[in-house]
Amino acid sequence: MIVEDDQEIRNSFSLIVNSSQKFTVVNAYGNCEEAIAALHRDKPEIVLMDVELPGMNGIQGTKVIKDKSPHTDIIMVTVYEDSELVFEALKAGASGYITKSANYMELLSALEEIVKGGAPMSSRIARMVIDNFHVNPNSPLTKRETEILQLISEGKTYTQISEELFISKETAKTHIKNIYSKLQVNSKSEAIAKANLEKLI
Amino acid sequence: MIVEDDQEIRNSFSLIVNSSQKFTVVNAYGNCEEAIAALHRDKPEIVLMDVELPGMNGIQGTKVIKDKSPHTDIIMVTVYEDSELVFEALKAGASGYITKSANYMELLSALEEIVKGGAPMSSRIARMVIDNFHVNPNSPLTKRETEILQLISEGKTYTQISEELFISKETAKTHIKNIYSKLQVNSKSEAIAKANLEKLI
DNA sequence: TAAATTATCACGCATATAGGGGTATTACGT
DNA sequence: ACGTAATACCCCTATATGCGTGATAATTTA
Repeated sequence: MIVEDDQEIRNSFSLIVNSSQKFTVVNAYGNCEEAIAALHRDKPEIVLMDVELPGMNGIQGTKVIKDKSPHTDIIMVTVYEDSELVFEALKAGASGYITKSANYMELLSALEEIVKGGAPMSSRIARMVIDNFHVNPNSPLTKRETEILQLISEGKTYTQISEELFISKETAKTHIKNIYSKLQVNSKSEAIAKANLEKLI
Repeated sequence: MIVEDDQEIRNSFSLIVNSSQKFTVVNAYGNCEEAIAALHRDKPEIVLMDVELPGMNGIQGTKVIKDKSPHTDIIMVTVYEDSELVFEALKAGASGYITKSANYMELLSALEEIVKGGAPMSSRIARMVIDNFHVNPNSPLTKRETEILQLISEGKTYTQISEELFISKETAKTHIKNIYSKLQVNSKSEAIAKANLEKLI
């Protein structure tokens, strides 16, 4: 299924997909609302989803489609490679992310990749996604502080932390105070938020 | 640079890389310690790193190399596609992840992919990584509760949450109590931990 | 090698915030 | 009409946080 508001692009994608031996377009829509309404009829295995759409956008649409039809794989197709949008789309349930500049080959190989259980992405998206995992090697925290921050992020209390590390509760407290001071926060939850933001753990 | 303890594989990789027009092996080592010691001499642009190694393992080694030489890209090469190992390697700073079964073409195209700023991965790894972003569509929480959990994860206090949502502090508290009961936790940090684990936000 | 810094450890008191248990009203969608 | 979600309040206790003080071990730097 194709969801794309630009008629030219929509037709071009349809032609490319239908020209392949393996894939067939069941239907193409100009907005998510129509696509969602037709979901139970069309039963698409793969959806090529535009991000910018009139009405419901492609990210919200992805959520709804994944909710109604969890086994349908969704590939986002967009002009932008803005990192926030990418991550939002992935959180929403997209399994691939390619750009509109994708040519014949790239589009079809993305479909191939999906059916064989992969996750097609452009080079830049792949790097963006991988970079998102990298832990900051320039953390201001000491090893011990990082260790304690890790335990905080696991939901441990002062007492649990002190027991786990065989130190007194007061010592745990001192470490946590130092962590707060370095991260300029003043609660566990804030510390966790900052730790995730700056990839300290 | 190649770091791989099995001499046969090491030689085979060296041959493949050197056979290409674009790439040259500066050195190949059987363990991380030697590789790290030679880092400033060899100045590799790319390291092909085995995971299982005698002495320091490939993940620790990746951390050290990225720390000493941040611009060196590291591609993990392994027989296993165990999800925990993959994520640990990515956190440590790896920019690619391929399997030892990779043939001539796959190995060289991984190198190509790295130099053009991408992140080469096998299909399964790519899917694993993407799936890691997907938010659980079967959350037991209501929309409002999810919204509040989101604010908790941003480090907000009861008061801040109530102000942000234009509700009373007591209402925020009630929602949070309900969240705790549904997630079977009893603190903000634990709630955040569970939320991340079960991808509720 | 000596000096300095950093990491680790420890205690006490006052206050703020969070958590546990209960109860209740209103609004909305099926 | 009913269940669920969202709103709100009360009382009490537990935990965490802020601020101060100080000491020893380990590591780095001069």
